[in-house]
Amino acid sequence: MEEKYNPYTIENKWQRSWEKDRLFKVDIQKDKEKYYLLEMFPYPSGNIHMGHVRNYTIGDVVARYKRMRGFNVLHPMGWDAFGMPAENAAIANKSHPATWTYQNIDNMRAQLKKIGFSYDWDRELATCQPEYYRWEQWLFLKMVEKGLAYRKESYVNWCDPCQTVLANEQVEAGMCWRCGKEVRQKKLWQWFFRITDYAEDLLMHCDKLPGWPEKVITMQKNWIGKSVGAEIRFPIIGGEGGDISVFTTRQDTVFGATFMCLAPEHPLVGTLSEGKEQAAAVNAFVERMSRQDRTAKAVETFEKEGVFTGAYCLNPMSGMEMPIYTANFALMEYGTGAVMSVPAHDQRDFDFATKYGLDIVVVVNHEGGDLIAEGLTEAYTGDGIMINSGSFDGMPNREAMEAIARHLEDKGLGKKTVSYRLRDWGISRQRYWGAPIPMIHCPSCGVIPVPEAELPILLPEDANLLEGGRSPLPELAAFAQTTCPKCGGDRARRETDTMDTFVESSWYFERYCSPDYDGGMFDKEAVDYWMPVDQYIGGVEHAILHLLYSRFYTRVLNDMDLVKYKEPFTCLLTQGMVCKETTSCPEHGFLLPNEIAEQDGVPHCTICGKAAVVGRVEKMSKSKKNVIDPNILLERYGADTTRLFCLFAAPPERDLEWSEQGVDGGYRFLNRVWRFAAACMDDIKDVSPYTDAPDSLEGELKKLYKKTHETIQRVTRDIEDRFHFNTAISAVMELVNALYAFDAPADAPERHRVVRFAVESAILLLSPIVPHFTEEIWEALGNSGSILLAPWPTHREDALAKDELLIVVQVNGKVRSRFNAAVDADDELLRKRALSDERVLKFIADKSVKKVIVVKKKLVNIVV
RNA sequence: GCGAGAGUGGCGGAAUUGGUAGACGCACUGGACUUAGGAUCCAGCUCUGGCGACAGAGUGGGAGUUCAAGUCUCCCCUCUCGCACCA
Repeated sequence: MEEKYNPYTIENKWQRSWEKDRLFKVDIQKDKEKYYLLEMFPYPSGNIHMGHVRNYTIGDVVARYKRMRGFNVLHPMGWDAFGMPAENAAIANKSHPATWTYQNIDNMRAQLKKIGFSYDWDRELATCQPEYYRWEQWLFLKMVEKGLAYRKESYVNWCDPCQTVLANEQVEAGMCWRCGKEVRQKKLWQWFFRITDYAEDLLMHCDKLPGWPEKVITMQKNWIGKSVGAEIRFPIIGGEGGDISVFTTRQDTVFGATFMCLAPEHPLVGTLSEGKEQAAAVNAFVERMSRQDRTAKAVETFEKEGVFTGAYCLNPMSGMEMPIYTANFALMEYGTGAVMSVPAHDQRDFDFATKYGLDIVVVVNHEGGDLIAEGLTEAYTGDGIMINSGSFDGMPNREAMEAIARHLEDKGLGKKTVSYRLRDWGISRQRYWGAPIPMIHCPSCGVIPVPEAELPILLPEDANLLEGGRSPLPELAAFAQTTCPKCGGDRARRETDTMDTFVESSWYFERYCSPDYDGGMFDKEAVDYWMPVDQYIGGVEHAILHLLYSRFYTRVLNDMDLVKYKEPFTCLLTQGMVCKETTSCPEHGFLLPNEIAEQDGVPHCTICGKAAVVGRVEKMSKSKKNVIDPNILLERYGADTTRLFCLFAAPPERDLEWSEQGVDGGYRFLNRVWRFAAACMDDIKDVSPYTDAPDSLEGELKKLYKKTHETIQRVTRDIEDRFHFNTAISAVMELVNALYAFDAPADAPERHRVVRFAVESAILLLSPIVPHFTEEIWEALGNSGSILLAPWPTHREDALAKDELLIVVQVNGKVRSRFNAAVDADDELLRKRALSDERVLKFIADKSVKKVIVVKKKLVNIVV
C-alpha cells in the first residue's frame, strides 16, 4: 500500500478493472431478489453539473449497498435526448441536432464514468434512436385505437414572426422570448392524451404510495384538483330551448345566483351577443382577452372585468332573470367555462357585482347573524342557515347542498358531478427534434393512422433547421408528402408535429429492462422480473409533470395488459438542489468565481476593482454565475472526495450548500483513514478479522470491538431506513477517531485481529460511498475479489451489550448528576443511589422530596 | 389566498418511542512536532457571570399538557417550495 493517498491513479485503476470484469452487468436471476434502482436520466445538455453528480451519487450508493446486501441490482443510465436545446444549438452552430446531441452524450458518458458510477452501460439508451421511438409510435397507434389519443382544436401561445408555438415558459410578460414581439393565443389542431380518463384513479392511488414524499403526493393531488359539486343548466331566455351549463361546488347557493359569467372563449359568447347592440363591445373584449398573457399574469394586480352580452338566462330555482356577462375571471379550461355568479357568497362574484351594480341576494345566513345584502362589504363564504331559498329555508346549508342536488336531479335541471383541474395532456409540438406522430392526413379519408408495419416513421436526417426554431418538416416534401394507406391517394400529408419529450420519459424505465428488444416496447419477461422500479431518485422539479405522466402511461400499458402493475415507482426520493452564494458587482452584475478577488478579506470585482456584494445562497445556475464545474473537483480532489462531499454536507432531500472547506474536510478524512490503514497494514494484513463473541476481549480491545459493531449497526440503519448518508459517514468518522485514540498494549492478545476487524469494517461501510478508495485498501488487506462483491457487514448483538449504563439524575427535570450503574440494577437501587448522590443532595437539602420517577436504564427524576 | 415543508452554536448539520440538546464536520483558539507549514497529532470551542469549582439562560415568539418538551397540543412570527380568479 502506498504511503500517500493518490486519488488519480487508484480511480483510474479501479474504473478500468470494473469495466474489464463487467462487474455492473446484470441479467435476470430468478433465484435472487431483484432491486431496480433508477435515477432520472439526464438531458444531454453538454456537461454534467453538480445537480447530476449529487443525484447520481445518491443513487450509486444505494445501488452498491443493495448489491452488497445480496440483491440483483438493475442500475441503468441513458439519455433523454429529444428536445429544444439541441435545435437551438444546431441553429446557432449551423449543424444538426443529432450531431450536437451525440457529441454531448459522448462527453457526458465519459464524465459519468470518471465519477465511478456503477451503471450497467450495456443497457444505455437514447430516446432519439429510432429503435426507441419506434415503440412509442406503436403505442401511440394503440392509444388512437382505444380513443386515448385524439385530436382537437385548442389554444396555444403563438408567435407570428417566429411562426411557432411557444411553451408557457418561453412567454415572458406576454412577449416572445426570442423576438420580443407580442404573443397571441391561437387555435390549433393538436394531439392529446386522455389523461383525464384516469384522473380519479391517479388521485385514489396517491394514498397508496407510502414510499413517496408527502410533498410530492400533495402536489399531485392538488394538480389533479378534484372538486365535488353539481352541474346545473340555466335556460337561455328567448334561446329556443338552449341553456347554459355551469359547474359549481356551492349548489346550496343557487337561489343567490343573480348573473352569469362566461369565459371569453366560451362558444356561446358570440352567438348570444350576435345582432345586439352589445356585439361590438363584446367582440372587442374577447379580442383583447385573447391577447392577454394567460400564464404570467399577476393575480393580485389583475382586475376583474367583463361586458354584458345583451342576453339573459333564467335561474331555474329562484325564477330570476339573470344577465349574461363574459368576464375575464371565468376560465374556459375549468368546469364548463361558465360560472353562476353568487355575489353574496363568493368574493370574485361580489367584486364583479359591486363594480357593475348587479343584484346581491343573501341565501346563507350565518349562525345567529342577520346578513343583509345592503350591508355587505365582502362575500360571506362560511356555513349557515338557508334563507331566501324557497322550501329549503331554515336548513343548514351543508344539508341543503345534498337536498338541492337531489332536487335538481329529480327535476332534470342538473346533476351531481365532479370536476378536475387536470386537463388532457397536449403532446403536439411544432418542432423538428422529436418523435414524429405516426398519422396521415388524407383529403378524402381524413386522419388515418400509419399502418403498424411501416413503423418507425423516421425523423428525416437531411432537414435544415430554420431560423427561429420553426419546424422544417411541413416543407420537407420527401417527408410530408405521402400516399394514403387507406385509399392510396397521393395527395396525403404526414402529420408533421412531433411528440412532447415527456412521452419518451414516460416509459424509458421499462425499456431499460430489455433495451435491445425488437419485438415490442419491451420483453414481457424482463419487465415482469424487474419492474416496478423499487427506488426512483430525482429532482423535485419533476414532482408533477414527469411523475404524473409516467403514472398515466403505466396505467395505459396496464389496461392493454402489457404490464401487471399500475404504479411504476414504488419509492421515490426527491433530492434537494445544489446551491451556492452569489457574488455581484454594483457595476458588472453577477460575477464568475475567477472575477472575484479577495482584498483584505473582502471580495472585489477584478474588472473594475469595486467591492463586490456577497448575495443569497441560490441554486447553481449559469445566469447567477454561481456554478461549480464538477470537472474541477474531479481534477483537484478526485471522484471519491467529490462523492463524499455530496453525501456528507446535507441529507439528500435537503438543499446542499457548496462549501470549499467542506470538500477539503472530506479529502482530509479520506487521508486520515488512508494514513491509519497504511500505518497498521503490516500488522494486520496477514491476520483474520476478529469476529467472535466479545467474551475473550478486555479493556480497550473490547471497547473498540463494541464501537465497531455499533458503527455497523448505525451505518446500516442510516442507509437502509432513510438514506441519511451524512450521519452514516459521521458514524464511520467516529470509528476512525476511536482507532486513533485506541491505546491497547502492543502485545495484547487478539490486538491485530480486532484492529483488522475495525479497519475492514470501516472500509466495507464506506465502500458504496467512496468505492475506488476502499477497493485499494481492501486489496492491500489481502482480500481477493472486488470489495463490491463482498457481503455487507452485520453486527453481533452480544458485542453491543453494555456492562454499565450511565444514569442521569434530574431534580425537577434539570440534570444535576450522573452515575454508572449495572445494567440489571433495579428501580430501588437506582433510587437510593440518586437520593444519596452528593451533588443531588445540594439541591434537595432543604426541600422535601415529593416524588421520585425512575426510568429503567435511563434516568431518575426527583421532584421536590 | 390555498396547500406542503422548514426555523437548533460563528457555519453545515446531529438528537429511536417525550428522557444528558449541540454527535460528526467546517471555521476559530491553544499546544505538540517541525527549517517551515496552509501538513499532521492532541486539546478547547452555545451564550452570560466567575481564575475556578460552579451557577443561570438556551432549540423563531407566546401559552399549555407532563415528573420531564427541540420532540406532543393551541396561537403568533419568519423563510422556502408548489398551486393560484378552480366557480
